[in-house]
Amino acid sequence: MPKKATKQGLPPLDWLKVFEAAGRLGSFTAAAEEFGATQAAVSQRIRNLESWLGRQLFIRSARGVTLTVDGESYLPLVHDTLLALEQGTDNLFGQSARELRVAALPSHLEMLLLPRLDLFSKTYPDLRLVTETVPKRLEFEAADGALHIRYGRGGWQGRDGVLLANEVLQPMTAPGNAAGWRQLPVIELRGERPGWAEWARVTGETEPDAGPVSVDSMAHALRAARLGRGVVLGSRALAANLLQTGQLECAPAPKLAIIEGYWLTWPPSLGKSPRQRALLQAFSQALRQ
Amino acid sequence: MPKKATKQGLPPLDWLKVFEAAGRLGSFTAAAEEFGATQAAVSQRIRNLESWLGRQLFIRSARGVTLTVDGESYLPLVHDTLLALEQGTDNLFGQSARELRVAALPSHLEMLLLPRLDLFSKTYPDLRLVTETVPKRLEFEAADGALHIRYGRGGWQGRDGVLLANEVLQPMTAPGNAAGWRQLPVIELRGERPGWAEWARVTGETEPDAGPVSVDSMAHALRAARLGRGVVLGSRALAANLLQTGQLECAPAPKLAIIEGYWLTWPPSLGKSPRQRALLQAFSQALRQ
DNA sequence: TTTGAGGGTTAGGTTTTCTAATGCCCAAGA
DNA sequence: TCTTGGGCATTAGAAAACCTAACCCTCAAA
Repeated sequence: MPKKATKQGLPPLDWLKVFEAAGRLGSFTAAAEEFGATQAAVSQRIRNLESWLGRQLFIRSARGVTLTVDGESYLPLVHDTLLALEQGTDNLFGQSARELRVAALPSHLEMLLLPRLDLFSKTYPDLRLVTETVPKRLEFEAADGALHIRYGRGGWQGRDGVLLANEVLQPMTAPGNAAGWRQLPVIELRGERPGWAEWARVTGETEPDAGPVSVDSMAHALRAARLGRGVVLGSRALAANLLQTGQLECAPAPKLAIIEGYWLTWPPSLGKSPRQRALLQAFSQALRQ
Repeated sequence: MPKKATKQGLPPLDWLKVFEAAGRLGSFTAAAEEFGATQAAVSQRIRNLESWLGRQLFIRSARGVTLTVDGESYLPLVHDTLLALEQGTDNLFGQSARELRVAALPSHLEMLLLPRLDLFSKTYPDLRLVTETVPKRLEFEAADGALHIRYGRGGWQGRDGVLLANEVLQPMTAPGNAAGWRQLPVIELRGERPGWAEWARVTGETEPDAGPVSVDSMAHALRAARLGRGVVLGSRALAANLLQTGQLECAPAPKLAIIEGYWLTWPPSLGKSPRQRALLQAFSQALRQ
């Protein structure tokens, strides 16, 4: 029985839940199980939805159901919408209401997040901070609902974000060695950041010779420098704490500022309420130190 | 009666419709009217939602209801989500399923859209194209659900989009006058586009003297040039059709390419289904000519 | 003090939805 | 070819959800 034909408004939203599950699973029976209801219930609700919309959403065959073109078109919208609602609801009222999940590479967690937590914890004493280590760049996808701290140029697909700090590279050494840094062996850092060649090109300095140590993570590079292994082209943002506590020292040499930087990003559903905006604001503020 | 306490998942979505209306209108009675139901029904559904969430959403007083902090936090999420669902549903199944609404400034409709429709109409013969003239830049907001053709740098709040063409300015005259354009009076175009001064600065040419005519729209400027009133720093995108049909002619002078351009934008809900993406793709393709 | 607007509460009727049982269809396998 | 079984539709009746009507309460404004 069509409730309204060709009328504006929304269909009964509970039907959409069922449609989403059935479309996603490709089976009424499976959807029924997911709901703890019978297959007949699913069948009826979908029939209702179809007649409300005036369009068939599934093709029924004896071997199962397939989405029609219309169904295929409708599913992503419904899926995304319900997901946003679910995540948003959980963020406000669910378990995660009293915790903040932050995903980042191990070194970022250690060097950007942990040293700067004091200020934030004081403002939000009831909030549990749950960190989630992301071993590889690609696995950020898995921590969808969490905040991310990432290195890059911004503009991540389907996420809002703010720049925490641009990356600034500067020669750094163990304390006491800074003045004579030109005599120290160079610690090479492989990876996405520009190296000594680029530093030399931009600043007009002469490029130091390659040294005996080459690492592939900034954290290791900084540690090597701290241990007196030589001079590293270190990140001011990541080294901030080491510099402050005197474990590292900046060499009297020019800096190289680059377009990449450290970003805090979040799913758009998080930025919707004033309270959550305030929380994000406070958190990014704290991370800027 | 709480269905699930502190459990994940979604509340019965139909309750959210009521919450949204009540929150938006600030009154249970008003929300009930909007639904064609009684105030008691609204009261009960909201009570249900509150107990499902385990949190109060409204403060009841004898003079009416006010959202609590939780309610205030939840409302934007629910509102935006339901709106997206409604618009998306309407785009696929409603009246607007068989039409494409395009909002743009009058001159953009005339000079960018209308001359390029043939190709597109052939691919989508059943689609009604509904244009909506936007008299002033600010009034784009009013045509929320429609496609927009806009001039600018991209990145409009809450809309996806693609660049149709960067703006390229070049001296143009009536046919036959192009060679001797330096002798013609200059038609000044006021507004956001760079003028002759910027053109001269960037290209290294000498800036021509001001002429007797000054207009504030590219459409008028091009028309004046076509009528032989002088030479104009015209937009290649907007003048494309006039140039092709020989009603205008480019002067043998350097072009000025700028960062602004013509964009096609749409609400994110439109880009969700494969079919709609194909449609947008075809449409923007057609507009690129 | 009176009045009226706005909400809450409850009981019971109404509508919607669900379940259980049954039948159909077709693919896969015997 | 025949059998089997998975998957969906359909139906009637039971269950659940929902809504309305009638009532109450409270407060502010007249």
